[in-house]
Amino acid sequence: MTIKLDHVLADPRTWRPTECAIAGALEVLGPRSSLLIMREALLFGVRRFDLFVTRVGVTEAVAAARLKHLTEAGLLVRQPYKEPGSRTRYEYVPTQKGRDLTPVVLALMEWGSKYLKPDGAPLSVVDDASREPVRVGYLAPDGTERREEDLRIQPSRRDR
Amino acid sequence: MTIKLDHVLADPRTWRPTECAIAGALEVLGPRSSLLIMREALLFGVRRFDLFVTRVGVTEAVAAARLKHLTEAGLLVRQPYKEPGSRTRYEYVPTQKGRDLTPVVLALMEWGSKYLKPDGAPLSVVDDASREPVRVGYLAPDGTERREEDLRIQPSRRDR
DNA sequence: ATCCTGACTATGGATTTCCATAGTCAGGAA
DNA sequence: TTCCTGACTATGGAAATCCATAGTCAGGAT
Repeated sequence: MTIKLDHVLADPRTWRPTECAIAGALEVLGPRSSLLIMREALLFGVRRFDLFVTRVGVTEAVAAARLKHLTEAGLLVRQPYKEPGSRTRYEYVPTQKGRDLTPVVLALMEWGSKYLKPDGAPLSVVDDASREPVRVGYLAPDGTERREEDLRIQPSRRDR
Repeated sequence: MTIKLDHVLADPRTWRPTECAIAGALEVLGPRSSLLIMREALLFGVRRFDLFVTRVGVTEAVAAARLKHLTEAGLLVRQPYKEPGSRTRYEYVPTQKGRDLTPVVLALMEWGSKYLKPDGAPLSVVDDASREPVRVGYLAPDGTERREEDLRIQPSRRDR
């Protein structure tokens, strides 16, 4: 294994992951279509109901259920908007909580592109200025890169 | 939206994400327990069947199905091992393909810790040397950080 | 007043995921 | 030879997710 473990975590037989943040995240993002909805909202700027339906490739019932769930979970907000000559409609806009899922979505995209699209991924993420490819990685507070071998998982200090 | 879009992608009504790498990744990682199995294997060094069962909190049948699926998908390999005084058994070890999912898992953990654990996450990821917190972010080829506003999504060049 | 459209809601059924419980199977230990 | 243990497999059923199809509903357009 490459990531180091604090000594109290080192033997997995002696403890269990309670209140795991990953399990909690999957509670919200469990259904497959949830992340695909967020993909559309975060990466491609989709806001409207029927575009979610057609682009995610899911039925209206499923899209409605997911959008409602994601809205209740606070990842999207339902905002009224009005195009001239149309009545008021609603669009689904990512909140900060929703936007902060972008690294998850891009990390998934990077992994899928690398391992599931041997002919090359259809889309790539680049630096807007230099057009060089951008990847997901680990960063220290000062913005310098860390590799997986540099990482350690430890219990957070909950005392004081 | 913060990420920029290539002009041919700008209007989501004019195209559809075909062969999406994210959808492909979710095909492999669809069931909730898949990612929890990978969490154990990648972050906590779990290798053995019954530890996956107890730590993920899933039945043996589900664990067996997931381990088989993840093995067939090439994220884990089933390797024989032998402890003295025991017969040969098998353990599940992440492959490179599996290990490359670590950013996804850590990104999910970071998001879950931030938004679902207001009392503070039970575990944190730090730099092994400095013990400073490490976060998931975006990196240019030279290892310098990029923010979301610096990113652009564009079709990959498939010609030539 | 009627039509139309975007945004849903409702119903029924197939499939997947999951749990609980029980059984199997290969060897080392006694 | 029998027991035990770790690693599964089998069965039955509950629940979640999904699809296909059809219906509703609000209001601007005509």
